[in-house]
Amino acid sequence: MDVADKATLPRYRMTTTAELYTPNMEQTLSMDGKIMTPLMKHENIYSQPGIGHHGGSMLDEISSMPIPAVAPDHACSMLTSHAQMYASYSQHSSVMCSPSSAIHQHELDCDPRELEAFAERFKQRRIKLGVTQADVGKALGNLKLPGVGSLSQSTICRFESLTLSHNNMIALKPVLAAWLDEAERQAHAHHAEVFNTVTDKKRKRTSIAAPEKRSLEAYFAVQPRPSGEKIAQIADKLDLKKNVVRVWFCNQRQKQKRMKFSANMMPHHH
DNA sequence: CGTATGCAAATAAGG
DNA sequence: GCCTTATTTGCATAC
Repeated sequence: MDVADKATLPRYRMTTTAELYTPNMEQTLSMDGKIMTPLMKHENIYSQPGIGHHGGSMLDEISSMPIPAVAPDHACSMLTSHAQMYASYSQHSSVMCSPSSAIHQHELDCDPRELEAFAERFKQRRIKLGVTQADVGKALGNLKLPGVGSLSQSTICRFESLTLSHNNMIALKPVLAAWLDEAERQAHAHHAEVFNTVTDKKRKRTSIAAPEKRSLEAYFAVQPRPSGEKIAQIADKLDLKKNVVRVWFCNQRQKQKRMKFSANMMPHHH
């Protein structure tokens, strides 16, 4: 009867048009100039540096950190990331110097080259600390940057391999930089703290089982946009949260739209 | 075991 | 409060 797992705090919010992540900034797909819609979903991907993993576990909890309060943000592009403001770069200090340096700093943040370098450095130092991607993701929640919760191993992995959108990379960079900073500080100080359990939780993802999924598809075939009441009814019947069902229908509509669109212009159709 | 990844939930933002 | 569109993530599971 209520949104039980609605505990997530406002998270980041970069958004706006996706930007391709390419060191060379290729402007693929120019088309007519307005039809880049949900089709070509996945953006960036100029993937992998090198692999090379390592074993090393050891957990260490990073936690609180003074809130930097970096400030000015003159978007070099368009993004409103909050996370971006809570940076605490390795060499703190340069932040509040002068407007020009602040802007300069920001430009660096947006530079694909810099991001790439950071990602690599990050991975290398993470491994040196003997921490896994999963550990990092979990630790981010203990680091108490406003609006920053834990992340999955997947996301950390994607950050390191640059398989996230450019904007997403830019938004996550300061957060990971802050974690790295704190992790190294604590490693050196020999203390692994864990104060606070206020750990902002990571986004949860419901897994809808195959049988339920089949039922939903059947309902969808009959009525792609059920009324709120119908949705509640279906949710009850499948023993799923109403919101889960509502979102499923929304996503299903998006998916259908994508399929229809791509099927339409695929140069194969005959 | 730790890391990639495919598929698709959950969210953000404007209506 | 729900819809759409665009995007960010996470579960599951393959390497």
